[in-house]
Amino acid sequence: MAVTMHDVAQRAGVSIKTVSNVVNGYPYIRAATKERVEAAIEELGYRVNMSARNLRTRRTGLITLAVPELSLPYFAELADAVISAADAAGWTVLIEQTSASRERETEVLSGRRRHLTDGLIFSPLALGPDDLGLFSVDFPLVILGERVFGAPADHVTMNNVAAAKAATLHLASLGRRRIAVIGAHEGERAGSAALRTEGYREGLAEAGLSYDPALVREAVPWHRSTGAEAVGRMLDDGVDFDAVFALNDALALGALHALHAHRVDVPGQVALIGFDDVDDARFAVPALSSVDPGRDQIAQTAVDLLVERIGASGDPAPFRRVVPDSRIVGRESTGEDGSVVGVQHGGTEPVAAAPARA
Amino acid sequence: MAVTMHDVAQRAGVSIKTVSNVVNGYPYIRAATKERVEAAIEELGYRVNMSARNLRTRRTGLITLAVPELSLPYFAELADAVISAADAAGWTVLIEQTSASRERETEVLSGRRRHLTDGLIFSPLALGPDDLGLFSVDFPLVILGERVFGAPADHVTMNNVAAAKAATLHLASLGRRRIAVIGAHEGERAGSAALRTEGYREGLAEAGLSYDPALVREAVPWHRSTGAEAVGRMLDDGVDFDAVFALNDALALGALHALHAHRVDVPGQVALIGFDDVDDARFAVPALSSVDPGRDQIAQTAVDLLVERIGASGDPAPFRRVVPDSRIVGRESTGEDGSVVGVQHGGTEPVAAAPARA
DNA sequence: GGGCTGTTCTACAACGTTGCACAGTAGCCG
DNA sequence: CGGCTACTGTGCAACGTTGTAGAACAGCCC
Repeated sequence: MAVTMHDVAQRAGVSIKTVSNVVNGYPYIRAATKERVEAAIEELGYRVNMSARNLRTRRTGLITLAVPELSLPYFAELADAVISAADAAGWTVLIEQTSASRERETEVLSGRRRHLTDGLIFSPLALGPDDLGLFSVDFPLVILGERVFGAPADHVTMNNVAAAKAATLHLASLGRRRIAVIGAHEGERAGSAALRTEGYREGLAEAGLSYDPALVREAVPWHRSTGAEAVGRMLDDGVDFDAVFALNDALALGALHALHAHRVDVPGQVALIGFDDVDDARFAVPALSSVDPGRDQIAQTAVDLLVERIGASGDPAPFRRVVPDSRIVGRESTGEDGSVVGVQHGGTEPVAAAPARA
Repeated sequence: MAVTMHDVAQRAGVSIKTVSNVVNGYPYIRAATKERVEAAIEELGYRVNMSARNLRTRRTGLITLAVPELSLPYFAELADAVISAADAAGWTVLIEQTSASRERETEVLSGRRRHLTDGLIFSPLALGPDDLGLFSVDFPLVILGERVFGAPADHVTMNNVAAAKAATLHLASLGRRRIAVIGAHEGERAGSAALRTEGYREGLAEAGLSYDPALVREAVPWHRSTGAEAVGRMLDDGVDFDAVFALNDALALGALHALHAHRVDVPGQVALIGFDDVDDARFAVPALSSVDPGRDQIAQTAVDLLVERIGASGDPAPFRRVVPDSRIVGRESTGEDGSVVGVQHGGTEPVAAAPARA
């Protein structure tokens, strides 16, 4: 049915292998031959059969990006950036949605789709430090996020503590003294919530403010609805606060909604800053200050690392952890105009050996 | 290196074909044999080599979804829905971002990635009615959106005119008399802008309101920024209006931002409704009324149609156009509480034959 | 008991491509 | 002019799977 190399070879009067050589850019081919083959390809509308090539070369040219959900803007924008970066390097991305469920995240590492692609960029949300063993895999893997540290894989993460601290200090620099944080996850040892809450504490300390448990509010998961509820409850409880640090932008947008509903002026009565700097933040009412964690750099770095691993043949290079620079972007919700008011520098370091584990 | 069927066969003491039969659920296998094979698969950690299977079966189990950009919430949510629907049916989705460029959209229909997948769900934005010829392809194709009508392919689209008319009538029912529309695309014959603007005109007519060109504002492309600008200019121009119909939610959110910046109360002074009902709409400040075009149904239908085409072997079935029901969701921006205030019914009909074209 | 149907398993030959090895030819150096 | 290197092109044998065809055997009906 479909046109194969054989047909092209016949038409161009060369061997099938020569067609293959032309298609693959093998240099030792006479210009005239090359042109004849290319003409035949054009005339017949020949396309390489990827399945056959993949079988032969043991490569698919595909990589998987596993994220919780595309309908969460942060992950949609991350996916956009990863696809673009991969595209520029000649790779195609297959997206897997895990819904942040343990089962689906485990499946991503071992399931039936695993072998479809040459490597995996994985942003886990359900799996955590107790599941380190699952991450010892025999295929190229780049881990994103803050759920898992020390796994035997390259890791691109954020400057969470430093950035959260900077965000808190930013609120303090406006003269706010009762700074609330929403999105805390009580009792969690690892993950963005723990790290950012830690940064919040450090920020308070550095600003000379005391830590008040009444100002630390849970919100699970990090959605607009839970952010709205957290702030709503805080208002209903009669807690006194003049600033809110929302641990991500979805929470912040929900908080904004709740504050508005309660007729609280932002930033007049309450200053607000989020985290992630999603596109929405810029167009919220009022425009939302946020922490830009360096998303594009994260995507680019993840693709670079993964492609490097896929290409590596011999001795496994040591695993690296990369942390891009992050930035505090001040907008109306903290009384500013959209300028960068602070940069936290990242860097690259080797991954510490993971503790042995059964 | 990797475990193959051959290894499993050897270990289980059966032929390689029997392993294949077990893996593929062929029924005539003794229970004991099946168990032995499954045990061997388990012990060796065998996984089917997809490239080999794909080569042999001429199927990849992949479908492509081509959209402009994932960072646009509407498309992110659409992608989410398509991936979920495909997943449930055992298919894997590969996303292609076109950036709404002609070149990339053309490439989607014929480029090097085309043959990687068994079919394509395509939401064009740059290609239009003049490019109908490009859509005569020899692979399963489902078209989404309003750019192209009459192409020889299945088509899932929205109830644009009816829904836009209903949205306009909704604003009129609130007693608004100066209803502006933003996002018009002057001179465009096809596409969402033209259809929704048409619905707007129909709505005005039915409400007994006159059409005022000063109330029809361009915005290209449909982004928050252009929506904000359109409303900003209208305010600067001193145009009198008491309601805005934004042709999509991004425009509406931008409009909301601009109205807020100009201290115009929504819905007090100006009522606002968008189109698409993205997640953001619910959490905007104030919550945004919108038209829910039936996104989940669109995604599900698109996948169903495509899978059906892929599976079809013999005579090509006639192409269908499917229009899901759409709904007007009233929220704060039109003084309501989130209830559905209107339904426009869709349906299925055969695609009219495309005009012959060189 | 001959022929039929139903069950269980297997051998063989592809699917379309590329890696490897090698056959030529031509040019160049000493 | 012998031998070396640089080109240019080809044939063969995989890569790992599944479709087709059929062997072998049992049970059943007439």
